[in-house]
Amino acid sequence: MKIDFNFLHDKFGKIFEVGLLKELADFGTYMDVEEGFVLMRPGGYIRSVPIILSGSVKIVRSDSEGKEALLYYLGEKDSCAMSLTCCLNSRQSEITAIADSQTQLISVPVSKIDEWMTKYSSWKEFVFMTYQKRFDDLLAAIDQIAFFKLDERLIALLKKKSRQCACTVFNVTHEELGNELATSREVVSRLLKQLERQGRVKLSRNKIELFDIALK
Amino acid sequence: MKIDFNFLHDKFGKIFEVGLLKELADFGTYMDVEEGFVLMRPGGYIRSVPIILSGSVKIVRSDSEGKEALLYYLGEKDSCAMSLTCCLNSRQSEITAIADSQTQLISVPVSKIDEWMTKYSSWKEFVFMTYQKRFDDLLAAIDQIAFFKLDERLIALLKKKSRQCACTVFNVTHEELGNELATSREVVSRLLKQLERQGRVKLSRNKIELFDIALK
DNA sequence: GGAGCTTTGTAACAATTATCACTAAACCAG
DNA sequence: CTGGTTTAGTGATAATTGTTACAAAGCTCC
Repeated sequence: MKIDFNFLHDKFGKIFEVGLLKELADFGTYMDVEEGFVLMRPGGYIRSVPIILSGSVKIVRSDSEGKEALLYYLGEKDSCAMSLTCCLNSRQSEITAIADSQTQLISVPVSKIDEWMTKYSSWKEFVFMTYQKRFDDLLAAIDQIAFFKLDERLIALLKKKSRQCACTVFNVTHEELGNELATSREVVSRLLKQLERQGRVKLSRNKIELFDIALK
Repeated sequence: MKIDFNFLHDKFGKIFEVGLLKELADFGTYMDVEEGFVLMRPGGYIRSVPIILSGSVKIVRSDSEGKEALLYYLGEKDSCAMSLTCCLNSRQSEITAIADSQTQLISVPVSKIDEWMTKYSSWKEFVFMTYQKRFDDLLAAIDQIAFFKLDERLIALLKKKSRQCACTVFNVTHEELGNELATSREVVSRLLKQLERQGRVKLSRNKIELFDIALK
């Protein structure tokens, strides 16, 4: 589907030059996907780089036995470094990307990534900024896993989720939280119950409400 | 100190074009540092990007209380993505880089990084390959921390070290291993003793010899 | 060769996390 | 409304990792 230039201009006018915006409109593919839609899975070949317009995408690392660990979220105007490296080297994906809510995005074909890099300095900067941001995200993920105990990691994850949806109530199962923390559902249930007893959250089926755990 | 062009040509002739090699010789600074030399520490400003000629450099993440976690090693012809992002954004370092053995390297000033990227396609490719490699390294580090138990992580670390020095005997203290695994010395001692009882390693003060734990 | 430092060994115990086995709610579909 | 399915709660127990507290062995340097 063709993307409206004015729409792009509103969104990216400040970071991309006009020529690039035109090419984005011409060569990018607009996509609108449901929550839960799998944009990328390990082993899949990647032929395009996504740029998120709205919504959010969850990037997850999985091991061979199905255990998972949340790496980071992509939000508005973000792009994925993994797809960049994969595209530029025609390698397979090593991560899973899932729409975390209704998400709109532009899909940019591989061939343009490199071409635009020499053509538009704003694109080159965007690519490098993407690398840097994801690098920081990965370091933050490592910090969490390596230096914090599960209760703290759970709280950090709840905060991250509330920031992501910009609200204090959101839908999530204990199972999902367990996956993202690379632990079991039971452990998450127990820790959440503890938080509820401390009056820091309110639990319902498929839903968690945060109290003192601030949005930040 | 001025770098000999022929030396560079021998080492990088296959990946860098001649013009770039000349500039490298002209603008790069040669350094030869002892094992243990700290090339970079958190909070430090980074004004140059290193390219390793020989030896190896350990990249470590530290938390606020001095706990550490090994991220990856840099070896011959490697460069550091962290310094790239930092340089290109004049940000502070968020990691520690320590020479893991006697190490020779070229230090490339910030200003050239960007300049060469548009000027030499081989440099651009080098920069992107660096990002990709470090990205992979970080993912591998996350896998280790998130999905494996300490005994397996210890074995993996020993393997990595033996690969790094290309030998089966190397000098290291339990304390250092503990740091790199973000755990305590005692735990490492215990696990190592277990491996020794299984006949998989031989322990001495400051030294570990690997048996069935193959070099790979 | 002895004092002092660094490194290692280890027992005992504590804390954290994982797993198993059920029960009970909440929700959904016919 | 009912039976099936998904989600959550929880006790019991095991496994793993962390901590404390010493003792001893190896090295360095007078």
